[in-house]
Amino acid sequence: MDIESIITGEISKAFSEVFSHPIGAEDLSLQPTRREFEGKYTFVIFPYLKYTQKNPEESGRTIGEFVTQHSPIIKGYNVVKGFLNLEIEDDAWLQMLKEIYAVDNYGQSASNGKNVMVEFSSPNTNKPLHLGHLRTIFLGDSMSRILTTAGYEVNKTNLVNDRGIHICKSMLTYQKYGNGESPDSTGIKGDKLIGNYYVKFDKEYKKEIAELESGGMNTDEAKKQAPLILEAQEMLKKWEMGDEATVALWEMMNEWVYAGFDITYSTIGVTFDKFYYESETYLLGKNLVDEGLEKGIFFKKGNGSVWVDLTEYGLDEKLILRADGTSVYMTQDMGTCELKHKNFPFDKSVYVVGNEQDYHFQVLFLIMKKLGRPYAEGLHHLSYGMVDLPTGKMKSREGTVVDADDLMQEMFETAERHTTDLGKNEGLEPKEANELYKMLGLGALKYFLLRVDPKKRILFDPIKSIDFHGDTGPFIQYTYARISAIIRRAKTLHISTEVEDDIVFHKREADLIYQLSKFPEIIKDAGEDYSPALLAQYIFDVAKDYNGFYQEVPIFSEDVKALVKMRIALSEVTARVLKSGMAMLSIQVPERM
RNA sequence: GGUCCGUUAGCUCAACUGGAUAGAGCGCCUGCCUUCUAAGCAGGGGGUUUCAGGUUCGAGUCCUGAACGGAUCACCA
Repeated sequence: MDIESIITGEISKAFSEVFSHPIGAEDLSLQPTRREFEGKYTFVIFPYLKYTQKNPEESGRTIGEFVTQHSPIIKGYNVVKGFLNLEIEDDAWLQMLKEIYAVDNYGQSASNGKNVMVEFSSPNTNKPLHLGHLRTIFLGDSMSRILTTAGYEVNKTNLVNDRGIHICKSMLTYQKYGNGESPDSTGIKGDKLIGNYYVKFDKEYKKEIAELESGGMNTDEAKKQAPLILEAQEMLKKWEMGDEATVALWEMMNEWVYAGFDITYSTIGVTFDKFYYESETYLLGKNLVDEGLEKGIFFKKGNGSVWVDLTEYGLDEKLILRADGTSVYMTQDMGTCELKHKNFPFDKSVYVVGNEQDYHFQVLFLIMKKLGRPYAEGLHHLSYGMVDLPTGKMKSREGTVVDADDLMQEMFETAERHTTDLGKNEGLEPKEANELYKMLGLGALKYFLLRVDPKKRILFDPIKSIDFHGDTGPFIQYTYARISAIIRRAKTLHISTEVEDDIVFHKREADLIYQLSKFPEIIKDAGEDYSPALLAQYIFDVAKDYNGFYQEVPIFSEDVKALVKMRIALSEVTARVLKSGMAMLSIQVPERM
């Protein structure tokens, strides 16, 4: 039952029957009634006064009277200024509850037969993952789950940036200072080990620049002439030519990094369906450049470089291929886009990439459109803001980053401390307790990053850390655990949860059912808007509503049996929404905490 | 300098895409554990929505301009 469309249907009838001015139900929208007024749904009259030919109050009364008389689900109405507030019959809430309770996977849509590719994480192999990476990973993972629930077939991909000058920097310093050490010999996680050499490079490089400068060279020149950078460039050339020793070193070091990443991904609980490696894709796209030239979409400049003119879209001219015929980032991404579509013919392809690449993707999508790729319409850049520290931007080279592994570890420890302080780990096996800490720590962290609108930047203050109270993951997890206790008790008492008829609802109950009825719509919105934040905020509201209900309305001490059963059913439905909602944020919920 | 994004309570964020007196959480203050888990609930205080104009029945939301912050505009990725 969709209460909202029943109401808009009735209002639509009112317009054609009373005012002789038909308006389709789909063109009418309702909003939730503000708390201070009676009712649950509100219809705003102002936009329709020209059809009603009456003042707002009178128009509202007329429509309110009509729908109350024609629809059995509407109990009554009131008009305040130009707002028509509609009150709903308890029986409608009851039917709603029964319906939700009856389905197994409430919120899950049937397959829509469409495919979507979600690319995220996309790390460089010269340093470990940090807090910024966690945001794309959480966003991408969550979007994948939301879209799956919304009926898509989803393919999660990770495009690994495993080649280029930055990798050579780590390789070079390792060669010079590494003494053949390895993750095994040092006990250092592979990605961390490589990251150390990346930092080392920057340190030594800066020394060289300083020396050159003191010798009278200007800064720009010194940056170009420093021996280390020249060596790194030399190494990149060797790699591109397939020099055996260089490639062997590269392979060895990348393996170390991947072993490190695997551990981090596993802690997070994320998996990918398909990995792409830039070492395998960086030469792609040249055929598309040729195609574009043939079609007259691209043009050549005198020196032989290839460009696309996007001034008609208010953008600039953009380089597609260098004068020496080598690729740039855009060339590669064009090719990769085509490759992805060949491997996995998608209807939509989402790139979860930071907002510093807004321009790049704008251009990429326009190019694919100009090339006449029909799938270009389905390309989408899920652009997210940076995660900044109070001290400013995180910089791997300068070591001012919040490391992903360290941060998660701290979250686990914080969870343990809170749990111990509250004495809630009593009776738990050490193994169970550890699982709980991870669930809570990760829940707090994921929720913290996902509850904010993706496009906004996030300020992370390591000193304030991440809360476990209020609008947080643990709050929702706690609510779930509370309900679980109720369900357990109901089972021991052998209370059936068959919902009977003729229930008079407490306001808290009606509010909660109303909230639960919004779940499918929220999933749809979160999918269409590419915003897990919408879902996170919704789940928080559900948990808050449940806690209000829990506090005010007794369950087991209620005398009326039918109410006891209904309240347990309502609790169970809430638990299911919380669990599957959190699952879409990739957060697990505990049975006890 | 061009383009794009952002600016809402002391702090962190919402505001259903133009609707009612702008809402939550944190922190602060006051109550509530002898009834289902107090990581909770109830209440209080806290706002010229950066500023100046405009559009209309109605603007945090739309248009113009300004200020501040960020990103980007590489034959880097």
